Amino acid sequence: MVRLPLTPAEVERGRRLGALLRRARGDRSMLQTALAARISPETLRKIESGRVATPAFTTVAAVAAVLDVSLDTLWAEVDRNDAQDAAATG
Amino acid sequence: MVRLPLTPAEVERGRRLGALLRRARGDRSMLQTALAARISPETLRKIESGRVATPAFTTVAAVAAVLDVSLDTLWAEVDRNDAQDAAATG
DNA sequence: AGATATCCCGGTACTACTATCGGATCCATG
DNA sequence: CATGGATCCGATAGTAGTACCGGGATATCT
Repeated sequence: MVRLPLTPAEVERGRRLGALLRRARGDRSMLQTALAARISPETLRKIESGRVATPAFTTVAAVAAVLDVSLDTLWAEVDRNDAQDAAATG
Repeated sequence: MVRLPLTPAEVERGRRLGALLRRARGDRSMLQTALAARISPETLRKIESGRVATPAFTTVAAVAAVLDVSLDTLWAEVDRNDAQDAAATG
């Protein structure tokens, strides 16, 4: 094996990450946000919809900066929920 | 074009990101850090050496969490230096 | 010298991310 | 119904990240 496929947990984290960013965007348009973050609107949409589970650090950081979201808070939310899921599952 | 090659600026950011993580690791071993972050030692080494310019958000977050490094601070350092370079260049 | 531990490197494999294109839906407006 | 803005979707293309393998360099201890 060389590059393990995304685990269900990774996919779940991706969805939560996207949902958090989407919520943080509020009423700002995807286009404006993407342009401000210097990424493609399609990429932002895929991240928000969870279709991209593990986006690049720079991509997330750029979007978070535009939306005034703390990366630490963002990861804490994603990881906290993930830990809860793991605890609930096992 | 479908996936733009890494720009020199991206590569530079990657090197600084790796250098910051490497400094934060201090005297902890790469192996222990990688295991704690649930990633491959090879991946950690490539990130620290800057050979991987834009690692996944989850990967960086996991390493930063193990090393007690703030993602916001980390990105601020990388982005601040990048802005300085851009200002110095252009 | 032999054994161990850590780090470094090139090669390789293959999934995942980023981005463009074309088309579709929904909503508000005229 | 026609127009325009915003979002959503599938298909497509190509670079980049993640991981395993084999080998090598350095330092410490016996």
